Amino acid sequence: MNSENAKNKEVHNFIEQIILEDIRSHKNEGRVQTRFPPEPNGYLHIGHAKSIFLNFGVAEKFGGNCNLRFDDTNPEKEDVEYVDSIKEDIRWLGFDWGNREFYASDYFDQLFEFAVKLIQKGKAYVEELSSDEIAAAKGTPTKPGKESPYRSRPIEENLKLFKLMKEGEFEEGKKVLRAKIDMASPNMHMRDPVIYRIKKVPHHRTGNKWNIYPMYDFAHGQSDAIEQITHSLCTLEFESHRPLYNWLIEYLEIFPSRQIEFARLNLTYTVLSKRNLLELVKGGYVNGWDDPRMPTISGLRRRGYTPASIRNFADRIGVARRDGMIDVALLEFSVREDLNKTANRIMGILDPVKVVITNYPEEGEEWLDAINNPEDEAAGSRKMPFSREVYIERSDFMVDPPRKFFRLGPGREVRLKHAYIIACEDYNTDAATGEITEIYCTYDPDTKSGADITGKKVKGTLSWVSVRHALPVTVRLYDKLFHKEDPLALQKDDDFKNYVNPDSLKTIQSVVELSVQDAKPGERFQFLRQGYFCVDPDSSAGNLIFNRTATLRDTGSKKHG
RNA sequence: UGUCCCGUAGUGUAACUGGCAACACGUCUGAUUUUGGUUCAGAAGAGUCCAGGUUCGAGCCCUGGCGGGACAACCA
Repeated sequence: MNSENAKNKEVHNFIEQIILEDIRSHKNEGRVQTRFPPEPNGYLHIGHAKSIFLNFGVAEKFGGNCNLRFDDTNPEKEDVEYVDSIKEDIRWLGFDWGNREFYASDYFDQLFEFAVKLIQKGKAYVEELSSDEIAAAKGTPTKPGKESPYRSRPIEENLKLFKLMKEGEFEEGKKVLRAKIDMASPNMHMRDPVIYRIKKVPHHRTGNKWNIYPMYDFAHGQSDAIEQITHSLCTLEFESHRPLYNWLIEYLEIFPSRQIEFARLNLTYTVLSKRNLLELVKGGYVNGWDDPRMPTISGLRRRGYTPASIRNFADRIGVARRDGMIDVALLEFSVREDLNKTANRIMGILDPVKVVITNYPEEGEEWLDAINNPEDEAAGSRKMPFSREVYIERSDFMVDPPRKFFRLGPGREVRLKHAYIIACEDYNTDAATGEITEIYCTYDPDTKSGADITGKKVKGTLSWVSVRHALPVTVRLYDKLFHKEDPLALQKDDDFKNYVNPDSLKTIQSVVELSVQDAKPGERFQFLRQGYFCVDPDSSAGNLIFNRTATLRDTGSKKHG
């Protein structure tokens, strides 16, 4: 095979290979049907995005469909608030599930009938042992369990009792329905798993209709069957459930969906489990589920990430069965890659210091052409006001700069982007703090951008904002939420929250050029030489708030000051 | 002490039914540049956990180790 063929050849992950093989062998008439099955008990995060892109992506790729199905079998923890946010997030990621929006709770009647069928087959029984007693009799992974004294109850009695459970005759915890499988199985999930429990809790969709609710193992696979899901993709921790999943297909005689597990996403400097994320929210470590430091979809959106950048990220990380940890740098690369092509450039000075151009007319003012995006000609250009006093970045000036510092210092020359070359003549410092208060420069009128007749070359180009026209804004500088690469790799008694980065958010007052004064929440920009920023919804008419999405890649400035 | 899964450059993923290990990120050079961004050119970096076996040939197959992970919620 030559290199061109190799290039054109599409690479399929192991799941796609299975599906391809199923299509080839005409399994399920070649039909591909997947589903994304969130439990509405929390917000979606980047790990779910991996699953969404996998499930919807694979359906799209092979001419199938992907259902959105809420796994809402535990009314204690679930709420419509989450249903709404989940739908919003999936839509934002770019997927449309049409009318294929389902709920496990829609199948409760059917699920109940499945349970009855299992009882009738002698494959389920009503248990009266307490939760603790059941656990105690279950054995351990290395020791077999003991059979319950209620295990051999007659079918009719099981049927009667189960119906009474449904009718609310018993208190919570008094009885459960268990599948009758094998208490000695090396697989704990096969040791007579509980499949229905009593919960006298109103459900966000079925209200007070039910006193009993099915467990995950008796709802998920059955919902898959009802929806004729061909490939049921889930994460590795469900692997040991698969024998039970298949056992129920056999005894319920339902559509044989195939469960396939893949490794969940782990990211460096990040936690990705609803439980941990909830702790961060509840403990006030962040300002809610959509805090831009959160790896939630809503957090990433607010941070300024684009759906395309997340999709590219998902494509790059691939899908496999081995556990790993992805470097967040890859996620950052993915946003920069996208924003570099799409975000308009503006001047934003994070930490301003004033430069006075002493030979520029006091009241002088001119509007200079500034290209919006060198990567996208269609983005056009704008006019920027220039005047005698401009702000530059404080870090762009050094009194005694090292050799490779390409910016401003006494006696040095730099170009102000889109404007003139200036030369530093003098500066003032605050007597008390030694901080630079003002820098004095002269400009060369013959070096105007686009009309430079001197041919002069300088090593540095600075961003700037005219003092008189500057727009004060608030900027939130975000950094990693944790300073530990794997916050969950802990000694006992340690807590991942001890590794929250105290500098993950710095709020500062900055200035930006006038042209963005009408920017709307969600709009993204590149502050030239600084990074990508996104207007936060907290912004008000008089005060724009920018969230830093990511810094620009920086290959040198740190080394040289 | 059980069962199952996994083990390829620093990280992640590839390598069609066995045919001399590839791509991306990261790292490092150099060029270009009115963003120390982008782009372009290039480099270093694994001999595929180990040991046997089958084979003309093994990252792919077999056996045995070693290492990592999962599993004992009336959670999903």
